[in-house]
Amino acid sequence: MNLEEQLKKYFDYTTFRSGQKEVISSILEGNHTIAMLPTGTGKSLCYQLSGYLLNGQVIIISPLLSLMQDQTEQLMMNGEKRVIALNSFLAQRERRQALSQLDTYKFIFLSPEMLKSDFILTRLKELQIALFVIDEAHCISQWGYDFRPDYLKLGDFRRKLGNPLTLALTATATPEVKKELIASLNLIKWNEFIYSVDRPNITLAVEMIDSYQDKTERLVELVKNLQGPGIVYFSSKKMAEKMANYLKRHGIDRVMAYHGGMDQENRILIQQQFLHSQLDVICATSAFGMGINKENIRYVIHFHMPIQLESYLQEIGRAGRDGMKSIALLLYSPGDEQLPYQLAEAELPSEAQIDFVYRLLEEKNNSIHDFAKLENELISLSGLTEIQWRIAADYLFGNTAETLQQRYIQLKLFINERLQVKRKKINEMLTWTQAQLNGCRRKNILKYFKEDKTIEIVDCCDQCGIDLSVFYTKMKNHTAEKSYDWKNHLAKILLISERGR
DNA sequence: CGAACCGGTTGTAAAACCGGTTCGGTGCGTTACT
Repeated sequence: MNLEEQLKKYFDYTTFRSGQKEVISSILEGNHTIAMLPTGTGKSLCYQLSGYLLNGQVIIISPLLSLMQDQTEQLMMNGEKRVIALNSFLAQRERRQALSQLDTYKFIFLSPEMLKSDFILTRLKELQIALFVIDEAHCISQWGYDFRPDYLKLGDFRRKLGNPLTLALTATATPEVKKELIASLNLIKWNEFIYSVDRPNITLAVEMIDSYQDKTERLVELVKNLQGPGIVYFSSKKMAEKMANYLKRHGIDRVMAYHGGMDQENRILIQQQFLHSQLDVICATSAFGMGINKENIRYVIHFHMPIQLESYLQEIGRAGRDGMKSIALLLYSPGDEQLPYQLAEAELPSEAQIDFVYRLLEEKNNSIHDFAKLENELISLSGLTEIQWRIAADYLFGNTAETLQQRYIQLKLFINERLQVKRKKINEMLTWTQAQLNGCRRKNILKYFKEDKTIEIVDCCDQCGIDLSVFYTKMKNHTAEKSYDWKNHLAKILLISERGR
């Protein structure tokens, strides 16, 4: 089969981007495939074109509702109507309708949580699944253990679906992520296509700053001088908002905060404004990023240190997708690592809380009649958050061990292990930040990802020596991109769907 | 660690000050359905 012809036929492109053809060929030959392609190389085309060339349905597991929405829209823009996102956005009637005619769709998007439902799983089982896709597959190891446990159950779900042909897609190519991915999906034999995590056009720099006050002033200075647009990352919602206001008071107008505590409407608005160049700076938490396809981000500043080098790499990787010169700047003050340490501990249930829950369960051991009532009681009395409770409940009720005591001990072991892993990751981030490894930052970060630095790079990092003014702009361009042309945009959509596939 | 908040103190009225405590980041689902 000539893949270029098919590409032309279905998407009207003439050439593949790096990696796409190899991945698609591997799938079409019937191999489970792991593809770790750099950001912005068109990962979704890998499953879209494969889907067209295979018989049956493509199931795509996606971590965010907004991401599903983007991808379904993208497919529809390309003239594909047989696409559905099975999620909580659907009204009851729509949902029932969709589920009763699942086989009429080609592309079905789902969250991992949806697969928990036996009903959904049964319906999916009735299909001829051509391809099972895990998009943003690094979520398995980044979120599976203590945030969204259903990510770790993807292997089970996959087995229940009869181990269909599988494609895992991500841009975070660490050996560890890969290992955990393979283990949790129960892959035995697979092809992998793995590209370097290095982004040569992004200069890496860390600035040591004595105090928080100095850091605040330095941030204003940087944002005033650096060529935008840019993202500033914070580890607290309050700080992100506070600094967005502070920047506004200091003459930077087109800046907004973005974090998970804001309502959906505002989040979409701000994201759209940033994408269409109506904002220069976003003061964000880690909520901002996944699915952001903006080519010309010129800098990413970290006001706080991320919790691990994987997150750091993902966040700075949002800069310079157009291949042009960009900079990642981390501002470090002594003691900054305390915040990530605190976050790591707060995420997991404490020993005291677990003991408390255990004792209460033991007392009631033989008198559990109303589980929902008991659950509410346990949550409110122990003071566990929703996430903490889910971790605990997963072990205390969903575990195969015989006795409650065994499950309680396993839970404690698990939490200790997770804490140690998290602390270790923070330490590695810290060591890199403080340059205790000495020498080139790029070399050191690549070493962490088990890669060698093979090429010499101009303006590589602060350790190699850089001139920050290269990234400054003398003439700030404050004119917005001409207001977005929705009319034209719509005409294009209509034209494409008319042309048909 | 730093920020925000709370309660008590001060010394007679209100606001400033102190010390102690708490908190901090990511998102799906939520019924019942063929």
